[in-house]
Amino acid sequence: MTIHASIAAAHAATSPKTRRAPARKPAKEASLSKAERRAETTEQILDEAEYLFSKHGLYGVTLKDVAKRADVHHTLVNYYFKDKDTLFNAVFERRAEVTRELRMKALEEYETVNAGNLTVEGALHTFLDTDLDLYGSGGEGWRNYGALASQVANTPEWGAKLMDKNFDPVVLKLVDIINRALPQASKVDIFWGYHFVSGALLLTLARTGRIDKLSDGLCRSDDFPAVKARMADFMAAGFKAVCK
Amino acid sequence: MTIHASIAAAHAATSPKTRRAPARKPAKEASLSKAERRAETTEQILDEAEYLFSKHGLYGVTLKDVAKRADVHHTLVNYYFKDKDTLFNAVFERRAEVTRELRMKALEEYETVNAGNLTVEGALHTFLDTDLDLYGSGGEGWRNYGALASQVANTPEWGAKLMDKNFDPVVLKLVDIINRALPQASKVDIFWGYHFVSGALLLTLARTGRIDKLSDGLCRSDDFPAVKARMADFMAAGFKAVCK
DNA sequence: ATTATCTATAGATCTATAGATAATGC
DNA sequence: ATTATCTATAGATCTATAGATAATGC
Repeated sequence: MTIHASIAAAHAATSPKTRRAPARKPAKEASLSKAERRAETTEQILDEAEYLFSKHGLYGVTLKDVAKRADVHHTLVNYYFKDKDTLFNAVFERRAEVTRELRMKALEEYETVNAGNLTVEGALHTFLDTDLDLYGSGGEGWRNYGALASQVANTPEWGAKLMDKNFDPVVLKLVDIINRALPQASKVDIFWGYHFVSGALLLTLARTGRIDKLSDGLCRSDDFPAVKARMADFMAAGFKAVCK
Repeated sequence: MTIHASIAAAHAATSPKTRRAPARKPAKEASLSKAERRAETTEQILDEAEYLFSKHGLYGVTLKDVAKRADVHHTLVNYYFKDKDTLFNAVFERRAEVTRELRMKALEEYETVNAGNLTVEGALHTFLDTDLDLYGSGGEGWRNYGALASQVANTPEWGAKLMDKNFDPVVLKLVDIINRALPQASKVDIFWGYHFVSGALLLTLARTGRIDKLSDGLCRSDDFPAVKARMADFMAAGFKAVCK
């Protein structure tokens, strides 16, 4: 008898003999079509996976954890998403697409409206404020996604690759605008400046609670408006100090 | 018959009947005392665990992976370190202690030597350059540790707690010096400034290779001197711009 | 005599799939 | 008829420990 069989046997022995017919999950909303319900379950799984991945990382989460939180049978996670990697990628790409395109549009608009009068402050405000508004006011899902993104961005190999794939164009657009705002600056200085901006933004998105404790409550990790009020100008001054 | 028994049986069947007496690992250096060899094995396990944790995080590494890389029997990891958490903490604390004390001493010396003439640049150079030298020139172990620290710092809950426990005093010392250099500034602004510095430093330590790809090779993730040449002044300008 | 190393194993997972059954769609 | 859900399970891990054996210490 295999281990599994003995566990099953033990379980059967302690279970009531007269089990009710397996209780399938009833339709949550009779009014929803099959396609609508599929979409809803998919989102539900994505939301809970996002939450768990943001707290414990890819390897710190099991598919069973996800199923349990999403309140679906554990085999359904494999049914809706082929495997764990597919699920993780789906979680990451869902919102990556949104922030990527929002920022790209914002930068293009800034570029058009302020052609001939580009500034580092302007470019950074456009890039950062768009994101900080999104993460700050987009609800719990966006906050979780931010924490996840910060972990991914600090993960070598596949993490960096995932960032490259999603965000290279929008970052290069930002760098290009800053470069035109500071034509005398060297590209190397500007790239390192972006690197500093990126690190500061990512730690903000992580919302680790560390700044709260350090400042004895003066600052709060989830106070995105406070970051928005300071970050672009702080970084712009940095660019100007180094790029000359 | 349990699964394990059948696996063992199958294995025995395919193994040569006349197994040599189990080949214990011979002394690497006959000259080493038992205590010295224990210390060496301990360091070996710590080094390889550090490498693996830095690449895949706490949950992405198994004790068997560590044992294999460290070239010790897999049960020895539990023998030398009670369990996985103990091992992880040992890895983290080993170098945390060094960087913590190095920076604290550097800041105290800066404070003493420049009493009455404290500057943001000076404080930041002291804090950052000490660390960047260490991670840049300390060898592979320190580079791995840096990547690990950046992951820990971006991990909510236990990650942030581990950072608090190890680095709060030295950070508060830095904040205090900056505060005295900018007496008119608000504490809130200074703490947010530190938050930006911290994020930028951590992403540097992560050495994800992202800046290399973005800049098409102009910048390199492991070019700590390039960061050292720019970071303190960049950030000091940020503090001054926001704190007034 | 003490410490380090290895054998063997318990017990608990985890991921993924095949196949059965129930619910919706047309 | 098609899709969603559940049952049952294979097969592969993983962590941790008890107990045996070999190597060093005194």
